Amino acid sequence: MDKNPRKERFFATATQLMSEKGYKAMTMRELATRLGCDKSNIYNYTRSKQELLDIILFEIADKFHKGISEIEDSSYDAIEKLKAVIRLHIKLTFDNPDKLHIHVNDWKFLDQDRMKVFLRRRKSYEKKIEKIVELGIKEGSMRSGDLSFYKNCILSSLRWLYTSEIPSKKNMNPVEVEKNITEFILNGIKK
Amino acid sequence: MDKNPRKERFFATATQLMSEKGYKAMTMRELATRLGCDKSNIYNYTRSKQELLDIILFEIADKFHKGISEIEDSSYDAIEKLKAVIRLHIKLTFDNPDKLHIHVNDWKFLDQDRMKVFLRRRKSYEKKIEKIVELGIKEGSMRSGDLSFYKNCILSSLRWLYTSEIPSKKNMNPVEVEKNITEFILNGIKK
DNA sequence: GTCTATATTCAGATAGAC
DNA sequence: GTCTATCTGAATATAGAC
Repeated sequence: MDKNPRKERFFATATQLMSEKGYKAMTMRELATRLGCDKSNIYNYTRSKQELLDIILFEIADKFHKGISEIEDSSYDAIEKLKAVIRLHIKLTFDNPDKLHIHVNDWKFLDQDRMKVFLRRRKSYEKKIEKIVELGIKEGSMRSGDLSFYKNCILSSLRWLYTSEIPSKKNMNPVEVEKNITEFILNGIKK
Repeated sequence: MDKNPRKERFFATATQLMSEKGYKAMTMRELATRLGCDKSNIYNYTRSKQELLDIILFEIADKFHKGISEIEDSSYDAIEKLKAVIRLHIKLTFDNPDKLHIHVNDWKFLDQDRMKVFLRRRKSYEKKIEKIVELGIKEGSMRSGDLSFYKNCILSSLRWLYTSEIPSKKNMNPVEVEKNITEFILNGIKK
C-alpha cells in the first residue's frame, strides 16, 4: 500500500493495539509508548483517532465488497458460491486478523454519518449472502428455510475466526480450516 | 432476585445501557440521565462501575455453569446433550439478551484477578462442550474431527443471537429458533 | 520529525448539606 | 435518597520551539 516504512510501522502498530484493546480503550498515549515516541508525534501520521478507525474499517469493508461482487458475477452454482464466500472470509481473516477483529467489534464507534454508510454496505453484503442461499434452495441443493436465519448462521460460523484470540490462529493451516468450516456449514456435525 | 423495586430498576437500566454502548463507552453520567437522577445517586446502588460489570458477568457465567453441569450429569446420549446445550443458550439469550451481550463483549474489562477467574470458568465450560463432541464421536453419532474446532463452530453458531441487534429478536419465537439452529448445527445447510 | 507545554473536555468518584 | 460542588486523573488534540 504505502511505501513509507515509518507510516507503515505506525499503521501496523495502531491496528494491533486497537484490536487488542478495542477502540474506546485504546489511547493515543499508549500507542505512542508502543511506538517509542511522544503522543504528539502520532498526529504526523493521522489527523485523529476517528480517522484511524475509519481507514481500517472501510479498507476491510471494501475488500469484502469486492470479493462478494466477483462471486456474485460468477457462473458458479449456489454451493460453489457459498464455498467461495467461505474461502473469501478465511483469506481475509488470515491476511488481516487484527483488522477483521476491529471490523466486527468497533464499527459502532464511527461517527453518525460514516456509520450509516458502513451499515448500508454491510446490509448489502448480507443481502448477497441471502441471494446465494435463495439460489441454492431454488436449485434444490440447499434446505429451504428463512434466508436471514441462514445468513446469520453462516456468517456466525465464520466469525469465531476473528473474535477468538489471535495467538490461537498462529499454528493453524488456512487450507485445513477452510476444508473443515466448509464441511461444518454444509453438513453439520452429525454423521 | 432483589425485591427492592428501586434497585431493580437501577440494575435493569444499567444493564441495558451497558449493552448498548459497551462498558468503556457507557458513562455514569449518561446512566444517571437515563435514570432521571444525579450521577452521585448511582453510588447508592453500586460501589463502582467495575462492580456493576462484575455482577452482570458472573451472574451469567454461573447460569451457564449450572446449566452445563446438569447436562453433563444427565444420562442423555451425545446428540441429546448437544441439543440440551443449544436449548440452554436459547433460553439464557431470550431471558437476558442484554446480559448475554455484555457477557460476550465486555469480559476483557474486568480487572486482572477477576478476569483470570472468569476465563478459567469459560475454559471449563468449553471443555465440557468438547467432551460432548468427543462422546458423540465415540458413539459414532458425530463426524470425527478436531474437538476444539467443533466447539468453536457450535458456540459461534449460537453467538449471533446475542451479538446481533436486539430489536431483531423481538418478533422471534424461541421454540422456532431452537428448532432451526439445532437443525443447522446437526445437519448443515446442504440438502 | 521530534520534543515540551498546554488547552480543553470529560471521566469516575466523594464530601457534605438538606 | 436527593442534590450541589468538587477532587483527581486522564483523554484528545494543538502550538510552537528545536
